[in-house]
Amino acid sequence: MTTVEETHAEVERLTVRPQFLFVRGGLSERRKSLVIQARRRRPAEGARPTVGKGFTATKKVGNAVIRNRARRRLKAAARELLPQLGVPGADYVFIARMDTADIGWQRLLDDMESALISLRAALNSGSGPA
RNA sequence: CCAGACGGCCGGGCAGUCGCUGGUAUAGCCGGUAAGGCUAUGCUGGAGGAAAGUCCGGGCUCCAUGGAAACAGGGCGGCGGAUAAUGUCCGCCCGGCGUGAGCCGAGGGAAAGUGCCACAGAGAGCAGACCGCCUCGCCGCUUGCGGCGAGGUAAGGGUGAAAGGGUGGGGUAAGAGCCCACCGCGGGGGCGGUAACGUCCCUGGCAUGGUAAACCCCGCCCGGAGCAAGACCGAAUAGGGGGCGCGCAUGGGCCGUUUCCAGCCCGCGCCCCGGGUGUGUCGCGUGAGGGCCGGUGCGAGCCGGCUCCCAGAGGAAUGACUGCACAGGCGCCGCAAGGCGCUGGACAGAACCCGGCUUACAGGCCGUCUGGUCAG
Repeated sequence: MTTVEETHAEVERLTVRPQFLFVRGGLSERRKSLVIQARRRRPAEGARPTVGKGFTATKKVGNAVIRNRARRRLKAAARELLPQLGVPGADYVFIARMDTADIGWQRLLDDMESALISLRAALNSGSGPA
């Protein structure tokens, strides 16, 4: 529980394509309702380590309305979970799947929590960016 | 009340918690007491009727020196009107469908030319005797009828998408626009209408198959590219732009092609400006704008007055979750009114902006009209 307290890091938004491509080269966890990719950044000198987040939904998920809804639900869920479960100094990319827009809200939270915990264990076990 | 036609409108509501983004106010911090930026809090704005497909028409921006004609290419096509403009809309005409309200029409030209029309059929665009019908001759034979031969005939059968005007009568050996009436068609004229067209009269003779979203002919319209347009900031070279001086052609260039007219440019030297990509800023919302009222027009609209400011993101805000009502659907109970449970709210997300078209769409509301039925 003490680790939860100390990982209350600031969260930043990923905005440009190279950041997404960087994260794609890292770790990946897949659940029924979403896929999360994560990769530890090269630490910036002197600055406080932050958590990066980005969201994406491909055309496979559905039309524009479905994609927007899926991305917004991911954003809402990540806003609740990432400050506690995110590893400072790492970037996360949340990818929508077919069920993201329709699945029950609690199930979506459970999937994301489980995936984030797995990723935190993997990132902290020393297997850094390839 | 049932069935139907047309037009218009809505297309989820309210509340709470936590968030996003534009504007604005205040406070704090960073910065050079700057330009400006960041954070917090309050107030306030925040998707659609189709935001969609990107199919038409414009605005706006850049490129092209301006004008005229012809050609090429593309589009449009009854007539009149509306409009910034249209292939849109309104009114009307004509044709077709429907008992009707209404609906549908790519609706100029097929006696300028070319092409195509399979199969079937005797014959398919300078038509055509297969069966049939009729006359004559010869033969058989009981009148009749049958066979063979010569000829006439487009009324009937049959084929076909289409058989060379249609219906009726006269006529004839049988028939035929051969003749006549009406309809259709061509030509001319009168009247009504802005016109498409309607109507009436005279006349001709039957001379005219379909296809022009086939080529084509006729009339009208049309530069190209698009907000990733384009502008600003921006470090070095080149291309490029400007200024000054010198030179200057009979040649060449100036955005679909050609011709004509007018105009401009070309080479060298010096000086100055300037800058590919990316980031940031602008373009970026006061507009052919919305609402209400009045006038005008059959209508699409137009004119006038008052009033409002009403999304501006940029890996892309407008959301997530919860609760309560309310439509709708299904099941059960009940004679019924109704009750209970489950389910459950479509199509779909602005990306420079407007006017249209087309396509998708759960459910609901309003108005006008038509046909039927009942009552009066």
